[in-house]
Amino acid sequence: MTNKEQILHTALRLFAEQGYDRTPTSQIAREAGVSEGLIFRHYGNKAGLLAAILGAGKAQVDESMQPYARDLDPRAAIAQHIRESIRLVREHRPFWRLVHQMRHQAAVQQAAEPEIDHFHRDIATRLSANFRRLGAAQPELEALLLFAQIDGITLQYLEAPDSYPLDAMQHFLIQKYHDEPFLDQP
Amino acid sequence: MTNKEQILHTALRLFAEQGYDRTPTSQIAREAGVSEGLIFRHYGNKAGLLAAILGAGKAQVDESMQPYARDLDPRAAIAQHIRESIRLVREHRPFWRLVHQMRHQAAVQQAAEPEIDHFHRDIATRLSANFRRLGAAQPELEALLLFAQIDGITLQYLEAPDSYPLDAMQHFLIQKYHDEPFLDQP
DNA sequence: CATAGAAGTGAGTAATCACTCACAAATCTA
DNA sequence: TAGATTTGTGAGTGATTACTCACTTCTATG
Repeated sequence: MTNKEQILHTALRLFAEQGYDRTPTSQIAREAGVSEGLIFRHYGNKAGLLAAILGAGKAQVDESMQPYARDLDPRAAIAQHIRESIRLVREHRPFWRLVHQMRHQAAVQQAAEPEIDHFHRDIATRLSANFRRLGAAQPELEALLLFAQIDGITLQYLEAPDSYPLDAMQHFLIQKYHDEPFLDQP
Repeated sequence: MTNKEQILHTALRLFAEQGYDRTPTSQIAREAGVSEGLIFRHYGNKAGLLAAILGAGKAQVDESMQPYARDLDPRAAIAQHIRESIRLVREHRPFWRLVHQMRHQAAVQQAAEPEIDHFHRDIATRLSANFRRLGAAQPELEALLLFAQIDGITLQYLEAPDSYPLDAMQHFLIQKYHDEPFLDQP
C-alpha cells in the first residue's frame, strides 16, 4: 500500500472512531507512519482528505448497486435492495459511521450533496415503481418507509455492532415484504 | 428569561445548527448577549453546558412519555407510541438534531449513556409486550423494527424538515400497524 | 445602611491545530 | 549519468479556542 493510500485508510478509521473534528492531522500522520506535511501535499487540506474518503466510498456503493438495477420481479428487487443495503453497511462499517456523522454537518456536505441527492432520488424512483407494480396504494410512501427502515436498522447496528441482531432483522424485514399483500384498496 | 437560561437556549440552537465541536463558547456568549466568563461560572466547562442541555431535554421526554405508560389496548398503545415519538421530534427539532449528532460521539456520551440505555430498554420491553399480546410471532423483533422505523423517519425528517412528508408518514405507519394481522404462524 | 454572597465582566494565557516552506531523498527520463 | 520531477520531512507560524482570574456590579437580608 502506498503512503497516499495509507493516509486515506488511517484517516477513515480515525474519523469513524473519533469524528472528523476531533481527529487532528498530526494523529493521522503519526498512526499512518508518515510526516504531517505529506497529508497536505497529497490532499491539499483536511477537507480534501475527507472528500477523497467519501469519494472512494461512493464509488464502491455505485459499483455494488449497479448490478441489480436490471429488472427483476418487484418482490425480488425489493428483497435484493434490502440485502444489498445491509451488506454494504456490514462490510464497510467505518465508512458508514463517517457518512452518518456527516449527515448532520450541513457545512461539510457542500460538494457531496448534489450527487448523493441524485443517487437517493434514483433509488427512490426504482423502489416506488416496484411498489406500484405490486399494487400498493401509496407507492411513494412505501418507498420512503422502506428507506427509513433500512436507515434506522443500519443506524442502530452502527451504534452497537456487537449486540445488534442484524441478521435477524434483515430476514425479518425481507419476510415482511415477502408476505405483505399491498392490496389495501379494493 | 435569566441569563443562565439564555445561555442554554442559545447554545442548543448553535450546537444543533453547527455542531458541538464547531461552536466556540465565544460565539455562544456573543449571541446570548453575555460575557464568555459567565458560561463557565454557570456550567463549569463546555461539556457541562452540553450535559445541562441534554439533561433538560431528557426531562421533557420523560414527562411526555409517562402519561401513556398506562395500559391501553395493545394496538392503541402502539399507535400512541408512534404519535408521541413523532410529536416530540417535531416540537423539539434542535434538541433532537443535537441528540442525533451525539449518537456518533462515543466519547461525549459518558454520563448520559446508562440513563438512555435504561430508557430504551424500558420502552422496548413495553412495546414487545404489546406485540406479544397481539400474537406476533417474534415480538422482540417487531419492537426493534418499530424502533428502527421511527428512528429512520425522524432522522430523515431532521435532515430536510421543510420537504419531508412527516404527517403522511405518521399516518401511513399507524395505518400499517392498525391493519397488520400479526398472526404469522398457525 | 452595611455587608456577604451571587452574578457578571473581559483581558489574559497556555495549548492545540491546520497549514507552510525550505530543503532532502527517491524516482523517473533522456 | 545529469537533470527533472515527484515524494517526503519536520520545524515553524499564525490563528483559534477553552478556560482562568482579579475585579466590579447587583441583590438580598438583618
